[in-house]
Amino acid sequence: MNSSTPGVPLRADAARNVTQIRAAAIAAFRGRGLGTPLEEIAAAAGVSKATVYNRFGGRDGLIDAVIGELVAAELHAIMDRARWVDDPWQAVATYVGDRRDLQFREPAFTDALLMLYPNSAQLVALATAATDMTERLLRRGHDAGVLREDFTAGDLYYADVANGLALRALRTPSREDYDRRTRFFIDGLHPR
Amino acid sequence: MNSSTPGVPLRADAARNVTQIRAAAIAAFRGRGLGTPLEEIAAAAGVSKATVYNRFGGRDGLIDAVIGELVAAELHAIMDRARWVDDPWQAVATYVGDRRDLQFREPAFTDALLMLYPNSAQLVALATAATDMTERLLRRGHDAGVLREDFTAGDLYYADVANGLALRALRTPSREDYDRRTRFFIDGLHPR
DNA sequence: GGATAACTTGACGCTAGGGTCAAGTTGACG
DNA sequence: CGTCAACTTGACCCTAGCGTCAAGTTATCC
Repeated sequence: MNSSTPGVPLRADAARNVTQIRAAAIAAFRGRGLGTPLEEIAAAAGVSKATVYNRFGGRDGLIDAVIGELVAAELHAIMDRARWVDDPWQAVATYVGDRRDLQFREPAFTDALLMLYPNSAQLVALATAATDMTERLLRRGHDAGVLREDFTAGDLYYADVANGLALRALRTPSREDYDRRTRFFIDGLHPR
Repeated sequence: MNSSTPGVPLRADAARNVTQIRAAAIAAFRGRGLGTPLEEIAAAAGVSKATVYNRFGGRDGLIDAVIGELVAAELHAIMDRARWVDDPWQAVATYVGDRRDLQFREPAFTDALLMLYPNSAQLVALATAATDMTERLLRRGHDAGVLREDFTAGDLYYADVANGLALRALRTPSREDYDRRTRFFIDGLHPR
């Protein structure tokens, strides 16, 4: 369990395993979410389950090791994009739409939203950053009077969780259907 | 497994058990959804798990035996109410709002929506009836031009599943928050 | 090329829940 | 009040997944 202790370098075989496990975990998490059985990931990496525990200390450590590559980068890109949109309404619409898009492409994002594995430090940091961003954007929209006044950050969170879970529970909708539903939601955010 | 064979009446003790198991199942399904462990229901009814299998033949049979009392009656009431609303927009709004209300009160409704246990004949019948009703109401709304033209029965289904799953995954929201979110959704259904 | 610390792993124990059955108990009927 | 079919049940097996460890293997360094 010291893939993250640069002071003592790993032995060559162990380093190779770390690489393979990370790759397998990323692929598996992409396809099945952060709850994928560790045994399956181990098998895909060509090692035994125990090695995953040795190298990463369990699911939380493994998530910590790959969450950046999986969603942190994308989510930060989404936040940056929203930050640079001048029009307050467009900023909200872009942000909400981009989050939906990420949900469609990355089931793991929904697990991250749900904080199913809150022992991952990276995940906690991500959640905090995203919540901040959401609150800032909504305040801008409210102040400018372009956003329904009774719409809160909690409402967006709830809607995203709902959408993510449905996406997983149901057979994946066509992109067209999905985008139309996203549009319904965004349209509902205009002031009444 | 013959609680439903009126030709051969049950022995007194068996009949008593059927009653107790039904009651326990209804309470458990109300609280935890249709997936509640049968062992738990058996314990609450004061019988062993095997007796539940003897009397009802497993989860599907048990659901069939109580789904009416759990949600069929309520859902039919909702459909009737919508049928008698003259204004096409109000009919849709009432129907959608009432379904959301039922979801809030009855987690089992979401399981029924998801058809998690499609071997229950009653559940299949319910689903068919509800889908019909939805389609009829939406057509009325579209024809009257009071409902967003691109809103479909599938969209309503997706939204309800999403809402039900979020309701279960997250800590239950206040009634106020919940109703506000329902309002967002309904407001989004007006024509653009 | 040997010593040894680092590393890997098969086999194991644990939990939760589904489902079944032989053996025992009991209600109902003559 | 005895007989027997109806009924109940504890004990069992099965699956899926998590997490651990003693014993064996191997990379590395001298």
